[in-house]
Amino acid sequence: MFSKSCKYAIRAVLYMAYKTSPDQRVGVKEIADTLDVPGPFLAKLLQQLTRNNLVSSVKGPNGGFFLSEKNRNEPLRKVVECIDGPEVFSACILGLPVCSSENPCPLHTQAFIYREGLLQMVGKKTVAEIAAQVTQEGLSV
Amino acid sequence: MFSKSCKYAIRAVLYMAYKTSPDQRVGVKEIADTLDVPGPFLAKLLQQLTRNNLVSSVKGPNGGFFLSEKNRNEPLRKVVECIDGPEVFSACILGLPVCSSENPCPLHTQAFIYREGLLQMVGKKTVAEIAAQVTQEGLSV
DNA sequence: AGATAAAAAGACTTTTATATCTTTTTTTAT
DNA sequence: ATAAAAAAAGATATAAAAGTCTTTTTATCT
Ligand code: SF4
Ligand code: SF4
Repeated sequence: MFSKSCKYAIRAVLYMAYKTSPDQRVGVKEIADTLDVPGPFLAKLLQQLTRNNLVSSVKGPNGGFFLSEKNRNEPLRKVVECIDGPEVFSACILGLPVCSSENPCPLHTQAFIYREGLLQMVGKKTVAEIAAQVTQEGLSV
Repeated sequence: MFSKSCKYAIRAVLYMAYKTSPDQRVGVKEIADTLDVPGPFLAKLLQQLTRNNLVSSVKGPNGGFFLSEKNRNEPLRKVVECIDGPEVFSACILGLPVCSSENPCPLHTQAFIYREGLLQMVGKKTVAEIAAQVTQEGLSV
């Protein structure tokens, strides 16, 4: 479903959601080490998210990445679409060129329902909400 | 979710399900042309499926690929797992190393349901059943 | 038996995704 | 002002996926 890049990005953002604030920044290295993800690669992803205003950063000593109030209230979907592109949730599961109700693919009924379910979830819940669930339920990124 | 290879394979098998029988074979070229898929590449996939007894073939003049009675009664899941490996349905959606109920990932609840639903479907329904749905409902591969 | 048609197998190429390395810019602390 | 720390940007490298091409084998038909 999601690319490796996207998985890294989701995890990093959720991690930042409960680890950072505008004056509690964290460096790429710490995130990468914690999540056990390639550092320079994650840096790229975070930069991309920063350019799209889904993550914030400050340079220089004591700088680092963090989530602003605005950042944490974005639906997680934006992070996903920023990395994997807006097609992730609309692309056909069977790779057919067009998905229409008139000409749907063989797996239509079931595949559609479940993908739609995932979309609903990341589209509705914000980064902060999902991160809250994580800490409350003792889950781990 | 599925690799391109897997999508090609699913479509090819469903196509064969209503186009072929032990004495109605079809060549790679016809399948590839109909599905608009790269021929030599599809050939590889069909060969792999054949080696795993999910598709049947005969060589020589008037030879080609087809589905035996046994082939069409396999759950579609086997085709998927033959191409994408058995991990497709067990691998973590977020790429975490281990997925356990004690230590589940942030998207656990919803993501799990989504994937489980898809698994149920391709695990229960046979190739023939799904193909029948296709023709009945006027869907297209 | 010989010719032929098709799959099977293997080698190879291209493209895309993933990962690393190097240099530059910006900010903060001294 | 200067030094240092960190992100930003760009270039490069590696690996995996997708696609192509060539040769070999096998079945069928005449
Ligand atoms: S509903 Fe069916 S046709 Fe549409 S994108 Fe999903 S799998 Fe493809
Ligand atoms: S349930 Fe959660 S932890 Fe388990 S595989 Fe799915 S996404 Fe990963």
